[in-house]
Amino acid sequence: MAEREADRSVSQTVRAQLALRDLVLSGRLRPGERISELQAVEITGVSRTPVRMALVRLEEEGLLEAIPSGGFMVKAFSERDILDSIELRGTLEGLAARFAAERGVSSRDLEPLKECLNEIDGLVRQDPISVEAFSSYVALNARFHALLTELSRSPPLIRQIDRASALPFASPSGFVMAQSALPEARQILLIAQDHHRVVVDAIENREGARAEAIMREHARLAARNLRLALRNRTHLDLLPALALVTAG
Amino acid sequence: MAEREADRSVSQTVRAQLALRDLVLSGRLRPGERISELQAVEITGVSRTPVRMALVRLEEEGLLEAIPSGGFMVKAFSERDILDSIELRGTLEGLAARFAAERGVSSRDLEPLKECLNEIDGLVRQDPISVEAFSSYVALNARFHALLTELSRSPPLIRQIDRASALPFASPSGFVMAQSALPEARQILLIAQDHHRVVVDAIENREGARAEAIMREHARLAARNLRLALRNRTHLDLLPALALVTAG
DNA sequence: TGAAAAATTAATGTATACATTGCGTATCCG
DNA sequence: CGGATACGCAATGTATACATTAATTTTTCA
Repeated sequence: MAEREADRSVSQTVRAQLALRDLVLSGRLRPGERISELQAVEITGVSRTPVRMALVRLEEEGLLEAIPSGGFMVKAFSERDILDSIELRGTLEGLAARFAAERGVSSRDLEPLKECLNEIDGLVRQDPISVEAFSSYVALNARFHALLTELSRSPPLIRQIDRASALPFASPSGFVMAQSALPEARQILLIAQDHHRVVVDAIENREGARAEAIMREHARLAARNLRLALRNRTHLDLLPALALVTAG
Repeated sequence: MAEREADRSVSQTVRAQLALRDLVLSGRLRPGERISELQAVEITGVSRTPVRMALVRLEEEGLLEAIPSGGFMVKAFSERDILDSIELRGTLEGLAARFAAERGVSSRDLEPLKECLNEIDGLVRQDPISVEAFSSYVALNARFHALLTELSRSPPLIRQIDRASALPFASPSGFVMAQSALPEARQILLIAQDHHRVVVDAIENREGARAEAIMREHARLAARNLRLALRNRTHLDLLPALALVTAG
């Protein structure tokens, strides 16, 4: 199973990190299961040193949990944990939007966001929305959120948002693909896009409280998507990250 | 300078982490300065492997910054970065307070907080407040904030708050000692303690918005302290962490 | 004299051998 | 038969040798 002769341009540490992350997110390692270094060495084909580095990084990402006596295990998340992570991300993005609004942004800085908005408009115009369009939406949505975060011009906040969004189910696009199979899909996307427009408008008019509130509400769409997807359990295969979710 | 024959009960990694953290916070390593592994080995007296671990951990803490080509350097912070970090921490603590209020807490859970409040009352009663009392206040204040964070009963949020408070100048007690030399000292402490009482009251009455707002405002006291301390530059020696702050 | 290229040096990245600690098991004693 | 202790195994923690890559200096040519 080891992948030898892999790309030389990336370090062994990164390669191990990618391989182990995939393994965890795919659910082939159960939550709570210990992942030993030697086991990881066999899987990734690199030596213990970079494996160890990768494990530490994945713990920092939030996918693994350190065992007090040493070593790591796959972290388990409850549905509540996921909802809280989404609310947390929304709160941070709200703060970023408020900073942007209060501190002011040049029209030059807003340009790429508006461009992003227009491209998304082109996607959601079709009815029904194709799977490819959903895929494009995920990318554009991620770009929009990244640009918005940057507008805060606050390195500490940007750092924290990146860390909060590292968990796949907490990221802005975490549950977009999940809704692609739902009947409410298009409507939810239209609402999300309206949020996008509102927050840009609020920032432009330096309405800090409004910008903050709408980003918080925007994140709650992800929570709604999650609940809908869990109700229609037919398309859960679109959400590999849910392999980490345990009962409760 | 190496500290050999140190306590056997802690790992070499932890020892290196402590030593290097001290070195950075004391300002003996300038912001932007590269800290090589070999150099760290000489300083800490442990081998490269645990030193490397410690460097990764300190980067995660936010004290170091990874150099793209490899290695680490001491991170530089602007005054704005610090103010943003404080606002960020206040926002997260606000969210924790709101969660606690909305979800409800038992009187049993509130007990240790109220105990904490009473002990702080005993300290701020004296006028003027002794340096020892300030020291005790720092400990009790940290305890209060930790207990409050726990009340959210949200592991993802608790984790994020811990990470945000890891930077000494962003922690709840980061600038308390700085004000000990200020004439406004006692008044600020009285206000802070009022905030403490208000947030407990809000949580008890399940007033989420109020609990959130007061915690945000509470954090801004730290920002005020920082600005006061920077104006009276006479007692900056109480704040070793400011060694990391560069102009701008 | 300047700039470019090559060589040297010093740094990090990687692998592995060794040490130590925690954990499970089996045995012995009560 | 039950529990505690001791033993052995397997895991992580540590040190160091080696490989590779980045930085610096020196040398050479224009």
